[in-house]
Amino acid sequence: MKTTYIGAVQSGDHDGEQVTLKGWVKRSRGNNNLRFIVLRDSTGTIQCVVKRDAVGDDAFTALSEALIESSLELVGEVKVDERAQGGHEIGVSSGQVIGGVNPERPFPITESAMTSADGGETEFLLDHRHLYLRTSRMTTMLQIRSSVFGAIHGYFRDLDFVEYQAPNFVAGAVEGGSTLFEVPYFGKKAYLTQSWQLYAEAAMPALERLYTIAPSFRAEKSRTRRHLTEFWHAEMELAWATNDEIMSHGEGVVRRIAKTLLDERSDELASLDRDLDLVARYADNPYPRMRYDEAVETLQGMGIDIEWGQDLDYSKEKVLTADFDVPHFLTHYPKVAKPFYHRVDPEDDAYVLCHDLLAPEGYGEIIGGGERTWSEEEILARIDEENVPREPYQFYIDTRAYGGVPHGGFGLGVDRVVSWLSGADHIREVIPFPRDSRRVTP
RNA sequence: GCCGAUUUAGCUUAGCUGGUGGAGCGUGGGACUGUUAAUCCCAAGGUCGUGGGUUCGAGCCCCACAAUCGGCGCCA
Repeated sequence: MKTTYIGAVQSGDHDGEQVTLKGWVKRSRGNNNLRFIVLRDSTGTIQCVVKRDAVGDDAFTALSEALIESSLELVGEVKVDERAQGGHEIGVSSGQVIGGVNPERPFPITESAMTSADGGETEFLLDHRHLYLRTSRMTTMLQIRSSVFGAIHGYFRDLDFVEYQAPNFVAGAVEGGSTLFEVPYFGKKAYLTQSWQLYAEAAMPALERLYTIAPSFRAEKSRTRRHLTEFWHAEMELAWATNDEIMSHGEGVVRRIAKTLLDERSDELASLDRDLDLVARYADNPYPRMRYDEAVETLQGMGIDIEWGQDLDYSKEKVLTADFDVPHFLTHYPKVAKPFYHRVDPEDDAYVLCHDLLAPEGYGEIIGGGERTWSEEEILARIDEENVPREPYQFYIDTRAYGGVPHGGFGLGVDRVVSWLSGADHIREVIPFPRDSRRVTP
């Protein structure tokens, strides 16, 4: 294994010491007697100075011929030097190529491919995703992503939620059936899960507080910067909870994520030109709550063509959130716009007790949740009312027959949150191997 | 599914009113003892997405198809 990381060297932890560095060539330039190799590892980059006099002819030739992304092991002294980026460089005394690169097949991700992408994603970069991952932009995104996942786990575990796993092969839909991925299953049909929710509700009477982070699959032919067919879904379910209490947790976990990124990934966010003041605003301020009716009135006041009872599509969301400086909850949607598992508002049965959390800056919906229809009579009535077949949901109905209690939960689109908080142009930028309706490779 | 756009070297692209396709990066060769996306000189690398059509002549005009990108519906 290796014991010295470039980040530590650049931090000044090894000044004057003899170190062994292991990494990959990011850039290389020089002449017949002197060569500058910018070495990269997972923690940073550093300039390594190779002199023919110091390492001998054979090593000098081998190191000089190492193309971009060759892996090297270099031994040398750490020197403080203002001429080097980062303020430190390595005076190489010996070194070798560990894994070379064939000049006939040089590393395909060139400077031109990177700069023209400019945050967007070209077909070429998507086709070479396995190699694009090691560029600084993708590495940074993956580090930010890791902190987001960690923050979600931290939020729920601090509150004694139990992490709980649902199956990924399922027999029925949560959302509309048209977006299910069908898979052959020993002569029968199965589907890839769209949500952990129905199976979480089965465990709710056992665990009371539960959460997960798991992939969900939706066969939507959506071609937008907010959609993937396979996305990471953070979901929670809480017994005895009201819509307001569920929203408080939604706000809590999103603010925790923003705070964690400021604590752990400020440098990475800054390297992506993300405005840290914006992220701080999302961490420090409460998220207002607005009823659906108020949103519709606001939109109508702006001259937008919308009728009561319509769901709010992205074009409406975009207009509505344009003036928001923090995420806003939208609550109490009309019953006709939502599926059967949303609980009808006892105070007015035209509405359901639900909420969406809309992120600002045009990123749109990041959370959907609410109270569940919890009594057996009501769930049967709602299923029949929407002409949903009872049979695939019998296990779900059963859970209401034995001591049903008020409860609720939400689902958070983790990739969408990463995309929003990192300021990405496209959700594809924040997941290592994005899947959409036209791409399952590499 | 609908709407719009794009397709020229490994990558990124220029290409005029239709008249023998240029460049940068990368790769190979050469020069240079402190470079910062090093610089300078040289070389190789193209059936211009595919198939038709118009024309004396098509990268450019027309038709079809394909792939890709962007947007929308749907949603997290």
